[in-house]
Amino acid sequence: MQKIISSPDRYLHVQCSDCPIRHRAVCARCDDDELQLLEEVKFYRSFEAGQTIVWSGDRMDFVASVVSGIATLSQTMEDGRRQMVGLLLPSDFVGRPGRETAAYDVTATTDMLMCCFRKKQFEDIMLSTPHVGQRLLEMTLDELDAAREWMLLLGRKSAREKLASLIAIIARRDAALKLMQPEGQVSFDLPLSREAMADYLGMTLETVSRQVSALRRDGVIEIKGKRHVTIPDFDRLIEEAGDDQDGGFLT
Amino acid sequence: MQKIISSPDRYLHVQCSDCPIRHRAVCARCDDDELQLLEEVKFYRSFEAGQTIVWSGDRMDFVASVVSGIATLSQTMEDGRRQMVGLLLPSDFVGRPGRETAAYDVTATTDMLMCCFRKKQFEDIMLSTPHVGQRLLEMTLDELDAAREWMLLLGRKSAREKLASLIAIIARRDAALKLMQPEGQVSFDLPLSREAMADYLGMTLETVSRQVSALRRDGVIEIKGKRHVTIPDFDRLIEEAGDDQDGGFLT
DNA sequence: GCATGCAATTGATCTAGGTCAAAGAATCCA
DNA sequence: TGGATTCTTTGACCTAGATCAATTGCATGC
Repeated sequence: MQKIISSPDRYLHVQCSDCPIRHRAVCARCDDDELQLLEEVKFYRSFEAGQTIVWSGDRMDFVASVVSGIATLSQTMEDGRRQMVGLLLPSDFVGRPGRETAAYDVTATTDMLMCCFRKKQFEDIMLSTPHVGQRLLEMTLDELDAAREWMLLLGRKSAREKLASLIAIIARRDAALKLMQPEGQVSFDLPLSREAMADYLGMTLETVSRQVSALRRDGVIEIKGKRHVTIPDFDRLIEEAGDDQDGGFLT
Repeated sequence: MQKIISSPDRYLHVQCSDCPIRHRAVCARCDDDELQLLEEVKFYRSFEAGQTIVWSGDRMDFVASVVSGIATLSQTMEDGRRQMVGLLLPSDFVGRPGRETAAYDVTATTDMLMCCFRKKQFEDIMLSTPHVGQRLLEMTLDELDAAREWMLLLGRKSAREKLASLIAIIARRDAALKLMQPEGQVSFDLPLSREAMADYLGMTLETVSRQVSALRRDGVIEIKGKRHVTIPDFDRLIEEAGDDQDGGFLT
């Protein structure tokens, strides 16, 4: 059985009986019977780091919630230029009810566990419980907001602002998983390689590396090893990111 | 009464009794009674060129379909940097059922007429007719695909490819409205100023102008006056745009 | 006809970020 | 313990596109 948990971000979360994490709720308004229905048809799949989960254009016959690990959504041009268009962190939902095929490559960047539902079964549940569909619409609108905020980043921000924005987003998501607000000093591991960050930010890995160094030199972030980041002052970081509103819809 | 018309693009269109254009169907699967319901609550609003329809963060208590004219969705940073995140052409739908406020500035770039529904009433119709909600989910997924394809453009394409992509998209939309496929020679008016294009493409108006000149010099496009474009060979244009798949979800 | 005003073009520079190349670090095996 | 591999940093240079600054070309009104 699942249990609904309120959280400080705009999502409700659902605790599955045997998933260690809280999923962003697809079914925050479901009653116990409906939750039971989802429980019964769910199954788990695991993927290895580096493995491509689906290729753009492939049939994708399941939808899923990330239990652990990180995956990326990306598009690639024939000549190899790549742009990440989304990041899947624990609790995120993937899949497109009503769509036959995947629109992007989905690639595991770490080992992953996903809590899956057969698409057909999930769609049936959507039909019989309209608020699941509504919730999905809301989630899709959130993703759309995130994508459009990212368009502002890609089109108009400087390399330094881009880096600061990415770090802020990861910090926020990390805090949200712990049901906290990011404030004052924050600490976490970067889930992405420099190359993956570059693909996300529309720049080269060298520029990413230089900007990481610059932000460290200027005391905006502290780095231990390659991936562990400490943010001494979250507000300072937000300022560097150039965001007008502190909230932000970015995933 | 509205009448459903099939079209060559992926959308079904609905012809309202007294709108001269076909709306992208919000209700392609509605029966006559349901269509009647929408007919009864619809109303019209017009806006002047340059007028801001809603500001980001404002209450927006209606949803609408564009009848005539063009509007843009954009985000602006405090220092004035602006990024367009969407383009509203005749037949497009605007609005966010289930959301209180607008997420972006919506600005009319020409005089406009919109066919509106009070949000509350529209939401009620969504509740009583689930497939309206489903259709809306599909449309939102389309918009998400478009936004993500645009992310690839903003992050990874050269100025020339960006320009070619934008022209191709406008040509496709223009053809779709006429229920045609863009093929061979195509001709239409650019609905945007050089500055608006620049805001859409994440570059400066000077660079837009230079690339327009370059594409003309190279025979990819022909220009009469400032705005009228003829594309002698649509496939050539697509090639210049660097798109791997010819389809494209872009709005 | 001639001023006024705006959108668009074009030219001359400048620079942020890309490209190419060479070292470090960290991790993994054997 | 010592390659081998992979990720990251740093440096030197270059270029696409930004910036700054004139024009040019149309409209509009007088």
